[in-house]
Amino acid sequence: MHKFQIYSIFVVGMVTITDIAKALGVTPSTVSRALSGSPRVKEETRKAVQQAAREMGYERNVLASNLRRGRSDIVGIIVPRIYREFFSKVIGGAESILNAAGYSVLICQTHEKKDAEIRALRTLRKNQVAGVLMSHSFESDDPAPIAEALGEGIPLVQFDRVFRSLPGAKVVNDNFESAYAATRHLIANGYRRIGHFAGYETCELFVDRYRGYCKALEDCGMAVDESIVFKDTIVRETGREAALRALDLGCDAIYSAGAFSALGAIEALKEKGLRLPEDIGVVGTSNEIFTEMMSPSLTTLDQHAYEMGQAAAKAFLFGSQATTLISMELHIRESSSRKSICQE
Amino acid sequence: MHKFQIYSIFVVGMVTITDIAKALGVTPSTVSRALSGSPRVKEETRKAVQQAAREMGYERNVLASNLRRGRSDIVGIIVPRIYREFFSKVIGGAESILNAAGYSVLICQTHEKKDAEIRALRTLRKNQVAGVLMSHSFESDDPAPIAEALGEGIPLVQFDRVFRSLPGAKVVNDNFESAYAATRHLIANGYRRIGHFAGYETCELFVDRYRGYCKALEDCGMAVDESIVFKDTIVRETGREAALRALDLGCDAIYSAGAFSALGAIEALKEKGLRLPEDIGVVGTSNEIFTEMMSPSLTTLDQHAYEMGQAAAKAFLFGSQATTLISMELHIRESSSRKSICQE
DNA sequence: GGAATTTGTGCAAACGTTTGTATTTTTGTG
DNA sequence: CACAAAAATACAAACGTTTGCACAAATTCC
Repeated sequence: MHKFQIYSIFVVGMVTITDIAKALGVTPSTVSRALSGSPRVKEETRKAVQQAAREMGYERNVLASNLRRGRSDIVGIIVPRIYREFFSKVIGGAESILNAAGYSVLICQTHEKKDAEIRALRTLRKNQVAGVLMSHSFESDDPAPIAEALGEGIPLVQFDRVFRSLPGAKVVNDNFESAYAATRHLIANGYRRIGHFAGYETCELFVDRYRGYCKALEDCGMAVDESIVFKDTIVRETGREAALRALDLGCDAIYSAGAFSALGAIEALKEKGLRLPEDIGVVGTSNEIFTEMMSPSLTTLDQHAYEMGQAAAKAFLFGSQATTLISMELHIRESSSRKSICQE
Repeated sequence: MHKFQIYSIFVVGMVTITDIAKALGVTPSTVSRALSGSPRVKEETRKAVQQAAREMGYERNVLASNLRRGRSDIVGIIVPRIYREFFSKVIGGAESILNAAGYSVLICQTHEKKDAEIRALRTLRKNQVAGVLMSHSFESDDPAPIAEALGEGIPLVQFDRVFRSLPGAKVVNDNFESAYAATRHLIANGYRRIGHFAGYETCELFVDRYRGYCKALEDCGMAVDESIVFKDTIVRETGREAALRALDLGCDAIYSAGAFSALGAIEALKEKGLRLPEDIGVVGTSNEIFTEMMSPSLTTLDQHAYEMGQAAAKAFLFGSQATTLISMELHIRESSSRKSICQE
């Protein structure tokens, strides 16, 4: 004969801790503590509660729990666009870590719009999420509204596109080193007048890539020519236009800070009748799936998106405030593989 | 001098309706009704409450609201993979409608796994979402666990991949008609032995595509040859293998129920030295971005994913129980555009 | 064997909102 | 002006959980 006896397991509606308490002849507080693993209940009681909960089909009402605790077990992830290979892989990486740690993931996309971003932050704050992982939109150039919309008390982890001035953890690629390596690769393949498709100046990662590009040229004794550095050249269409101008300006290679602009460039160059990599070489950044499929396949820097997502999730879990660097990897494909003329 | 006078607007912590009530000398219930648009408050009172709320920086505590109302303003969307162009567009379409209607969207991906799917459904139910839009994973072949995990009381809208036997609204493509049209297109381009890459038999949409393919052949006086119908051929790798077998079996064209399997087929065929569309024609389903970029570009059926998402969201909002049909559109590209021999 | 400590439960007050019912105030009618 | 009806507001009880504090029982200590 046990001390705890279940008197009745029939309950109308959802089973609550109060029902369990009544059934066992204890109080709701004891049930709550037993189920949440508090050390303040006897092991025997915990067992009885757990069994009763199982038998009665209890499920914790997370809404009530959240209200009382003032926070939920949801982590928000804000990205510009979910279908970008890069972001979807980051999300996948973050999910794998967060789910294992008992969190659910709420995904929001901003479509690169500032106001959608603010709305997403507000929604997350109102739902009192446990934390936010975010990569800001291109449109937002000011960290202040972000900090305001998120409010205090919710940890923010920024990844890829970060505002240095916001507090909290950051996870970014080694943009400087990788751009350096990509440019050196072009030089090693004998290209001599290398243009650059740069991104937005408000976005640190693009500035770092630009700097890496400059450093590589300088280290090889080449001068940086600002006339063949094309700003804000990230999407397919601007890539097409810039490629044609680069051609007019005598370029024999392009290092693009984006993948879609590199795609546009290759399309435009092919239409002009140029052969890649013989006549002109192209290297892009961000390893979208199409970079491998297109013809010629595109040499790119792989961002290790999955690892970035994992790193961001871990930074949240451990409450880190540090900046993590994820290295990129150069995938050498057809678009830049000319016989090496200038061996290093 | 107004009737309502704000006595104090200084509050520690978050502002609640009780604070507003105190400030105005009314009760929380009146404030609640005023803010939620109940007709049972005087217009003058409503104005005063709204102004006070604004001035005091009030924000409704959605957790408390959800607990009391027993549901939230979140709609869950469950998809196999967010980075699939198709699903991300569906999500985009659903988002546009749901956000406008005051809902937030919680996205979950199952990675085609049954247990991840069940976990997602449980999480959503526990958070008492207002509804769920879902496209089930390939792995799940039984609707019963889905119904059980979601429980009762949460409306379910299925899209694309649906279980006919589950109650609730469904939004699907006109798979039969479109497969028919795609196959007729190949016939019209002079192809005479057309193989089919079919999907999983547990998934209705693939069965419908198969039936459309058969009907087209029959209508043109061609017999269906089961030896050139390749089951479970949906991913890139199986597409490669099936293409080689199809070739051995004398096929001069393939209608694939997937896009990635069509991609694999084209890769394999090109490696074999075949010319497309001259030697062999290929049509795929699902308009992924790479279908347009590859060489030769792939003729596909565009699923109008965005519209499907919008339709699913509307079905939820209006509480529909009907099945909506979204038509697919044949995008004719290089992979099947042989000079027409047999004009219709 | 009594005092001090530890251990396990109970009590009750939150968390902030919503809502059925009761009560007051206002309006309308003869 | 009295009285009924309607309109506006107040009251109070939820929703289900968590948690500080109090209290009893069991254990330890000298």
